[in-house]
Amino acid sequence: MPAKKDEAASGLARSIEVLWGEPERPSRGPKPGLSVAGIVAAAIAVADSEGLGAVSMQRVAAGFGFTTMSLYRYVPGKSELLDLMIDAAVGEPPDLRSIPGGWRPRLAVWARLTRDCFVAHPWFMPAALNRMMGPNQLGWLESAVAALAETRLAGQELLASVLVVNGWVRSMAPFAPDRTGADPTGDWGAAMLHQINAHSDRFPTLATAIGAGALTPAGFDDFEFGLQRVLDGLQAYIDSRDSVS
Amino acid sequence: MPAKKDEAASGLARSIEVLWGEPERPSRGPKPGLSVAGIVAAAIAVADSEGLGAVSMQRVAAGFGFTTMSLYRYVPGKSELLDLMIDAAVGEPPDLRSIPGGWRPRLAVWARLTRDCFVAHPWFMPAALNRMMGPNQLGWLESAVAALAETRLAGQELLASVLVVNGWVRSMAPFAPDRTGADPTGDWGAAMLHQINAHSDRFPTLATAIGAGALTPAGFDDFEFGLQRVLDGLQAYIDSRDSVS
DNA sequence: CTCTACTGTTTATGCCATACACTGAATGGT
DNA sequence: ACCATTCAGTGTATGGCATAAACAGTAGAG
Repeated sequence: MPAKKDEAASGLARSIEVLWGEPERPSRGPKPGLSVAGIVAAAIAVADSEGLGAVSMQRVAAGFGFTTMSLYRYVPGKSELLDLMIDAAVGEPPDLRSIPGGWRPRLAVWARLTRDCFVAHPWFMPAALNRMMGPNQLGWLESAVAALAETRLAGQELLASVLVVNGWVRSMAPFAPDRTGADPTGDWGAAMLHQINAHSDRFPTLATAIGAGALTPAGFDDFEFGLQRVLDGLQAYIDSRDSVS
Repeated sequence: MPAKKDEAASGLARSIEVLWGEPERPSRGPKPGLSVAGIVAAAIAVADSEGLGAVSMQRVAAGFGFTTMSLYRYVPGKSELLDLMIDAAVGEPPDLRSIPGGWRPRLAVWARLTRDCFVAHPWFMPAALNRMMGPNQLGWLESAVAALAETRLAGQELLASVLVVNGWVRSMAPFAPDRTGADPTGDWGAAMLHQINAHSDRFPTLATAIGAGALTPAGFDDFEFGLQRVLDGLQAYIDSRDSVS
């Protein structure tokens, strides 16, 4: 059944072309009334305000007063539009070199900037999962790896270390407050708390921990707590590598 | 615009009912030819073998030789079916109490078991994102938190610590080899490596790190590497808390 | 035995992505 | 200046999807 494989491969090729290919404008024919960048921006706006599920070709095209099919003159399909949305949403990678103090504060800033992206675009995580990284996304990865270049980490250790930090950021993404200040977990957060308490026999430690939440210092910042733990873990390894030399 | 809110709220109520309500079988009428558990298992089988996108009401019902609409006698809708799939896929939470050595080896085992779930059900991560946790999923959380009960962590620190470990597992999920041994990243993994090398001017550190990948010890296990870093970070904090007492 | 709650099916609606064929505009070669 | 080519945007059609609504048959309760 080569059909499916071909289809997947051509889909991949289309993504690569859209993400990495340089646009060549034709010299003939009418002038385009739209642009790829404009379409992507409009799609991002829809996703930001109404969620990823609201992003349909019709919805995006209607924002311009164009027909659905007009978008296909600019983008091969919805999947590729999503690829472009993702890479546009991350934006230009940050330059961390001016941050003093070595790899640790740099990675910390990187983590917070990454979190900012997740906060600004709550649809990002689900959309970017299991998808090819575009130029901007790879640029962010480069930034983080570059921050660790001063250490003796190398090869897969470098990538794995960045992934540890990134993993924490991604973990906290669903809990990050969005711009509206509304409970980002929607309503199910409270519902889960209720179920935990209603079944405290099945979840005794959990129920206790939640009940004890009030005891935690009021200003407790989960994100910073976990970030420092993760950086501590990396630092212990980096220090041990240094002392071995 | 209360319609949307009502809709969301009722959707939440339906999820809660399906996940936490106890099934009451009616005494009248014909005997059911299907069961919720069977439907959920069939849906999981479809998702495991053909991906989450292949899970449609029609596809699942066809597996039984029933019509699409028959499923709606057992499950309120697709969203709730997904809720059930997720909680069934995680399965019964593990009992870590018999594992010697304290919280650290217990959390390590918990992390590996969690990873096993992601490997067995590659659709799990995307599906479970931003969704309510069911009884089994909360049970797993309880297991992990219970493993940390021997420490002096409390309240949000407990949950955040578990989340740090969980974040790492989730980070590695896309890279875990599946049962077929095929490259889990599909084909885009290789494509990304190619782009990194093709644009090594934009991603110098990255290109170097990947090129140096061959220098990394052959048996390097990214998952275990990151897991130990994360546990190191937690341990440092736990030890510091202990010594303060 | 009949009523009624229940099961499974049929049919229909509306949204979605997208293939295909078409109209009309602008440009390069002549 | 002409005209063939190339491109932009549209209209129409197809097939898949979730799911609402109405319906037919079944089996236990009274």
